[in-house]
Amino acid sequence: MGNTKKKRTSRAATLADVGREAGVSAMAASSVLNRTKSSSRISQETRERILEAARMLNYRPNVAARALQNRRMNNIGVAVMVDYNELNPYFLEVFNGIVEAADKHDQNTTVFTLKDWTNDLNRLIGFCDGRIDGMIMVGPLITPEFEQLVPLHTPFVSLHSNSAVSNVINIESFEGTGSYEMTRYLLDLGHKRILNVTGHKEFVGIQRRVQGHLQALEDAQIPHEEDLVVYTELSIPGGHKAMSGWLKRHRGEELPEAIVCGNDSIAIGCMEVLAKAGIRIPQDISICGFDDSIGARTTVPQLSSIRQPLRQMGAQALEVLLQRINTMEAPDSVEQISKANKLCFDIELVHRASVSKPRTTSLIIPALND
Amino acid sequence: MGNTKKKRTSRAATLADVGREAGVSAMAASSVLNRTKSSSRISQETRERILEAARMLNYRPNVAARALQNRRMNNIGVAVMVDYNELNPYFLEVFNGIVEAADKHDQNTTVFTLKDWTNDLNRLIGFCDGRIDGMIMVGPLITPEFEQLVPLHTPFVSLHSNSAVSNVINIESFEGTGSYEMTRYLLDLGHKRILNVTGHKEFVGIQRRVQGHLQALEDAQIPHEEDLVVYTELSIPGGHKAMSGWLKRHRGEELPEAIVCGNDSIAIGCMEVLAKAGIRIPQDISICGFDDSIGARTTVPQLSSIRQPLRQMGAQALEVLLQRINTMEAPDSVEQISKANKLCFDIELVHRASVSKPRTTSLIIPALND
DNA sequence: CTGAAAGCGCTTACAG
DNA sequence: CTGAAAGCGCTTACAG
Repeated sequence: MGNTKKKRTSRAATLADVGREAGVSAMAASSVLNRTKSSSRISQETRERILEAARMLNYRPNVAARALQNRRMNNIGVAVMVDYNELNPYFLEVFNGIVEAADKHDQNTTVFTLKDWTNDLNRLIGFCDGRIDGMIMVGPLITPEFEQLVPLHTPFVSLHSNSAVSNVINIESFEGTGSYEMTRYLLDLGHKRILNVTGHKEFVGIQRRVQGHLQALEDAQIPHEEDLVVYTELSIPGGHKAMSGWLKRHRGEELPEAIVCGNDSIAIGCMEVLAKAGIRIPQDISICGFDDSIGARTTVPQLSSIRQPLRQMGAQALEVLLQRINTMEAPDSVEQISKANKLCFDIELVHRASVSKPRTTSLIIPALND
Repeated sequence: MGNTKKKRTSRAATLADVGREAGVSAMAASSVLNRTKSSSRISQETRERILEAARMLNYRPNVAARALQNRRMNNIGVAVMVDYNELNPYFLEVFNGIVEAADKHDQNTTVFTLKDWTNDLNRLIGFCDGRIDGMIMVGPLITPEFEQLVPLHTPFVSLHSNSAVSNVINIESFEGTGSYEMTRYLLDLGHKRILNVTGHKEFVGIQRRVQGHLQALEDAQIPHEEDLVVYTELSIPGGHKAMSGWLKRHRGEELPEAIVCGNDSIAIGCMEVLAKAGIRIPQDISICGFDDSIGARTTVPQLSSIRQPLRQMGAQALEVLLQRINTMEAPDSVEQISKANKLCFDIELVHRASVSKPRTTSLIIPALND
């Protein structure tokens, strides 16, 4: 019991240790172990001795020391807002792409979760203290304040940003086109009254989607109808709230024939409410999501959706960021990078069972019991 | 165009800069800005000058330098294996808990994705080079090799590990009890033939779940039946494969009355196959998952499941790891921490619409057309 | 109350 | 081909 206890050797071996062991300087060890260009400068025999010593001591370069010297952490920040305290499937998909690309370039990724883009702005800026070489913002809500605070020494790239900021490259998709085509497709099937349950207006992406939707209606000469576009949070509870609210407001009226949603989570929330109300999908009403995230494939019926290549987009965000990091000194690198890379991705309609031809009989919205 | 171009000021302000600006030493700036205990040693007036200078220069401590000095990165590694190149909902849930707890302690988290626990063992060990202060392994498959390679200077904690390793604290749940209770519940409803589609045998957790399941059958004196426990990957495709394979092998026989699955993803995969085969849930067959991850709530019908408090478990993994990091020097800290903390969590049955009483009529397994 | 010095572990010129 | 020196930005004793 209370005897002498061996202290765990908690100190990792350093270059100096390796050098001592091999009978050379730390510097020599450095040039052998950390494969600088001048690797031929050390004689074969010394080289072997050093490698052997490193193996024996289980040497690993200390990244903090290296980072201090190189001004490079090989670590990329990923900032995301958490709704309802949960990272969502949209983020998971994007993050998959980021991580995959980061691995390829031997970069680490550190996730920073924010409660709120505006209030946590200072926190976000605070992360630019050398721990990361660059930051990817996923779905940020950028305020004018941001532009003044963003530090020059850490490049930022965003995904689905709400607004264009000079010096921040944004990756996005042709959301408007996607929305247009989905609504167009529904109209072609014979649908006439289409409800749009979407995200909050501040997001440029949402504005584009609504725009695309309305344009399709206009082109088909469908008159605009009051309260047929509803704004809510891009989440299951958001869809839930919006759908039940809408049904209550329009009780006793004719049910629309189709619903297009701002994302899959909203669609799932709507589906839950419809199921409870005894309204069948797609027999009574068609519904489609946006993103084609994992959730779209696990609903029954499976959800038609508008696919953004989120994974590729995440990967591209990382690639572009890395280019910026590597060319930090060049003042016009932003424009060059913008020109040389794909920054806006094509979307694609994904057809599943939640959409069919419109019902042929009238259906009056029943009272909800919750 | 080709004129002189201003170089972006890419160097962040240092303590020396702040000191110079305020007319004091870097050291004085350090003690004011980085609130060491001896903060009262600086006069109020100097203090203000320093703070003002720091604000002006937008000073932020450089974490690399600090880490080098403190031997502390304030960064926690999270290692996870990616199946099918995708992070899964189980991980997302655990990660939510880890991130939340990490935020509370001002720690960052860096995700390391592995293709394979065995082959990537060296990579995993390689991450212990000072960039993280400790590592959480999520669902690792630990080989004997691991014990020899794991570095002493970086503490490890695991979640749902396959085997106990001295020096690695493992967080787990009473999975066996959970399985026992779910099967028991099905038996009480009147089910007799229950198919078990679960994960691979190497995982201790899977062994426990199967054990619990079989024990419940034995206690109810249900005779063991051949091929009623099937092992597959813990993923949607895994469930897909296992279910369609099983139905083909047993075509023309009586369909079991219920299915218990190794996790929710497997259950979702099974549901897809059953839906295609025209077998209704829960009228024709009941099914339940394990984990109660997000996926369980987005299926229709919603999936009954066995809830492990994944988020809490993730948070606890971080807390325990942090304790270990903070008490690295004490040789018996592992035992102390193990005693002082909750390491095995209770589970809870979650009842949803995918389970009901067994069907009263015979149902012969049809041919599948895929 | 304040500062000069040394050192964390690495790399990058500069000498030999 | 190899090494001594300086420095990355911070902190921690140690002097005054």
